[in-house]
Amino acid sequence: MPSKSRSSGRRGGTRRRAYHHGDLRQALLDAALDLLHAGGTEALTLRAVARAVGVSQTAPYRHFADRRALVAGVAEQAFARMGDVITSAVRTGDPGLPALRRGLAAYVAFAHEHPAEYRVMFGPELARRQDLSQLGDAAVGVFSLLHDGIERLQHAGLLGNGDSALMAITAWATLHGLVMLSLDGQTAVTGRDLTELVDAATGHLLKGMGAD
Amino acid sequence: MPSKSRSSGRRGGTRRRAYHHGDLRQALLDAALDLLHAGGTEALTLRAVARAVGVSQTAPYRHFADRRALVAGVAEQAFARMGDVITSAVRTGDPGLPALRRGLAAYVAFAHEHPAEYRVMFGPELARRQDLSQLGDAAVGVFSLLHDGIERLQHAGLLGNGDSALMAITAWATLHGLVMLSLDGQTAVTGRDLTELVDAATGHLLKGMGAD
DNA sequence: TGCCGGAGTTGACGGTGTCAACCTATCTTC
DNA sequence: GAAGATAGGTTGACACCGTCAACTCCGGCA
Repeated sequence: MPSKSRSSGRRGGTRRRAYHHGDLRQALLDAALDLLHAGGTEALTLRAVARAVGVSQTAPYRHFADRRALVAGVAEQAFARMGDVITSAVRTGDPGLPALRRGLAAYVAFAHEHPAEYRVMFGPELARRQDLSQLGDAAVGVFSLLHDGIERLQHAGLLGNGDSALMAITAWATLHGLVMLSLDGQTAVTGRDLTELVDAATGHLLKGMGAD
Repeated sequence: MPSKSRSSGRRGGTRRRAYHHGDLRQALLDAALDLLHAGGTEALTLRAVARAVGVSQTAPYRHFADRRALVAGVAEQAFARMGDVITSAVRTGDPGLPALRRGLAAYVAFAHEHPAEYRVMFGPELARRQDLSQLGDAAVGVFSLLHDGIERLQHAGLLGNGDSALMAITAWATLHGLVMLSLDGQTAVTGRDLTELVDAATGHLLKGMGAD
């Protein structure tokens, strides 16, 4: 199935409106994203998605095993978009430590600009995702950007020679925690400017990791 | 049914089973905690709680405005317990930096040993809690333990002289992120031993904050 | 004694995820 | 080109949920 690609449709006209709908799977994912933006996770109901697309309430079951699978699909595409944003932020500008900082900032910016999607990506409904291997891969993909970047900086002598995986996990956890506490409205965090917090945190981190 | 009750009831016998139930509010909170342990957040339904206590499904509305308020009550008591655990960990042993490390470790240990409660404390259902001031206070209370501890260490010359609030937030975010990623089963994190991760992270942090 | 109001109940409404049974349009095969 | 086969979609139902309105009950107060 070709699928994916938002705005797919109309390929050549040979099979416009193929089957009954064309590409219901992606249409459902798009509608789900809209609902998510409009009303958060709790508005992301299977029936509402079907309604938005104009199909019956059980039609989604031909493409997703259950509600969780639909949400996982949304999260998976969000991970992909986030990966693109980070990659392009890293590439445009000076390499080395500044590139790492741009990547970290891009991570936080994405989360801050798309809070509902970020919540879905890391929310409890998809936790313990051993049955959702595709989603796991998508998450690992984003993490690898960070891990690989740190290793490159170590080889260039710009970071200390600790366990690179431990460093990457620590950095990820710090950013993730910052984003989550901010999104959840923890008073001590929400009052602050998020970029200021990120700067301070990455400063502490990089110093602790031997970027002198 | 004498209920489970964390040993509340039986006060003097003067008003045993006062009103209709005695202390339905706390009984509901206790039952909610049991359900939470047994089946996670999604098992924590208003009707199931009422059923467990043996009252009608709308009885809880005499004590909680809605489901969210009940969940907030559970989270509030969890914050209090967590605060106690941390405080006692800090107090038993050498003061100074080791005490801070014990406190941080106790935070993670609590989360790791009571994952369902931790999820509720920071879960999305209670996010944006401006209407739940009691809960906000409980969370601030725990954060203050960290913030005050850092300030004391600064005065003792054991930590650098940066903005103590920024330091506390960074440390909190790192631990929170670590816990969350671990609980959510992020493969890069779950494979590791959590205490090893905490040691590495706090090591980087304290070094970055000028604890030489 | 009587009544008042807080505590708890009954019954209902609209919403949800999901299942079983059914229909139908398209693809495959002779 | 007719005949199945089957992926894609529909209908109707079930059990569960949060919440509301209207009620009943019972302890404390006048």
